[in-house]
Amino acid sequence: MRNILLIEDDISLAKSLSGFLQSEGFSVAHALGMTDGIELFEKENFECVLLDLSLDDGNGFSICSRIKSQSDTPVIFLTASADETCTVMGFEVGADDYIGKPFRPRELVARIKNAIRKHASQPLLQCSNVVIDTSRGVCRKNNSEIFLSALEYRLLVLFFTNKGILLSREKIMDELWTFSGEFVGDSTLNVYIKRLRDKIEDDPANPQILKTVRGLGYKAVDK
Amino acid sequence: MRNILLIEDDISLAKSLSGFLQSEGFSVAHALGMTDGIELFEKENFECVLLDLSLDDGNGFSICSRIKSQSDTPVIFLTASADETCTVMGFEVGADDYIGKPFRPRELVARIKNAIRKHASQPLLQCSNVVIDTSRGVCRKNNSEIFLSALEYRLLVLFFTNKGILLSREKIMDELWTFSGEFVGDSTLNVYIKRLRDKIEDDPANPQILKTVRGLGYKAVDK
DNA sequence: CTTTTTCATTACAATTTTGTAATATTTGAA
DNA sequence: TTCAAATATTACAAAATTGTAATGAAAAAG
Repeated sequence: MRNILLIEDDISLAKSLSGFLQSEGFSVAHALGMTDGIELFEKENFECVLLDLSLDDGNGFSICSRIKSQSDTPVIFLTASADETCTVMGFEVGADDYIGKPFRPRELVARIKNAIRKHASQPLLQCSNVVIDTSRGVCRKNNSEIFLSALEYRLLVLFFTNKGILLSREKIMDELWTFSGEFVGDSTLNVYIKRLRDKIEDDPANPQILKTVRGLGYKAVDK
Repeated sequence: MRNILLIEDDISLAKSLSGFLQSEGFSVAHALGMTDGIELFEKENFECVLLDLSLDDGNGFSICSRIKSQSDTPVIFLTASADETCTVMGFEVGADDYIGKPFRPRELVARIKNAIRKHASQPLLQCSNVVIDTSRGVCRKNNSEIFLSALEYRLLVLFFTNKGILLSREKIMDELWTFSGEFVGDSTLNVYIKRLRDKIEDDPANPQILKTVRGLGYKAVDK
């Protein structure tokens, strides 16, 4: 939790920043440049990315676009060149905040927390070619709408907000079927999984999105 | 649209700011102090609030808390005292951004747009004692869940994301019943309104949330 | 290989949702 | 006040959702 990616080529600055953030309860991964940074980002899961504008092997703007094109993880620019044009540019490529040096540590933490808090939940949940627009409550596959019942919708939202994460049967049942003290049988879930697969999978017999993890539960996976 | 509330006691600064923001396509309402500001806020609907920290009749922090306790409208502090403690404090009372003077106009606009964009995708929609948690797809009244069917849910989400804004019957029908070339009769909407009221209103016969605007449409109102 | 366990699939009845039509009620205008 | 238009309410059938149970298939254990 509270995992942060810091992309910064000034080693001594990076060290002191990491140290400080760790003392504030974050865990920090550090990348020296663009290539490193993107690789790390795509491998691990971060709650926030701190990004230096000028790097040896690329600039922060392109990293930010790249990150934003594949996820909604908050990105904060941390940079010496706090000139206005760069700032505006930063927001244009999707940044969540832009902080000029010198950094004031408590403010930095406040802004990181703010970004993480705001991010807490995205309106668009995506998995492969299936998208849930939670701001309208609709689900689309290849851009054409598919109608989900109330409970199917909730179940899919649950899976998509936990993309890549294994959900035990118990956890799923708890989340979905505990709204009025009602308890439903265990087989109900099997049937709902089947119904969802029939609606969202290209080949429901060979599910590529809703995967079974035998003995443990289910998870939604991308690609 | 793009309606902004500026709470600032320095008249000349307020004038020049308003002018600039208007030239950028925003419409700006100006309040001189806390009392004014809150009154305006509670009467009209704003997409963003710009807030001076020091006002004649109160301080920005308390206004911000007050606003945040009743809505999720983005609040940006605009202030001379950009000292770190104030900044941290600002974020603690729920601010979305904190900008110290001197303002750089294009950056200001970028930050306003950023705040509005982020806000557009909030997971919690609220109207009076009814809350929709779009990150789970559930609706609660006084903290206990009420079960909405798929279409009821969508309709309520539509109303809540347009809180205070009048929605014509036509617009509503377009938004909800145009997912497969199907067209449904006009009276359908009347019935759905009735069903929603029965579920969410304290006294369905005297709706306080879903208001009828005779001849024009419906709107959801707070308070 | 056989058994056991787990999950997938199917079929089914009870319930709910959905859209319509018919009937009231309210509202504003004449 | 009376009338017409708009909205509210009710009742109803068709369709979909929901949960269950029974049956099949696949995977792991023995």
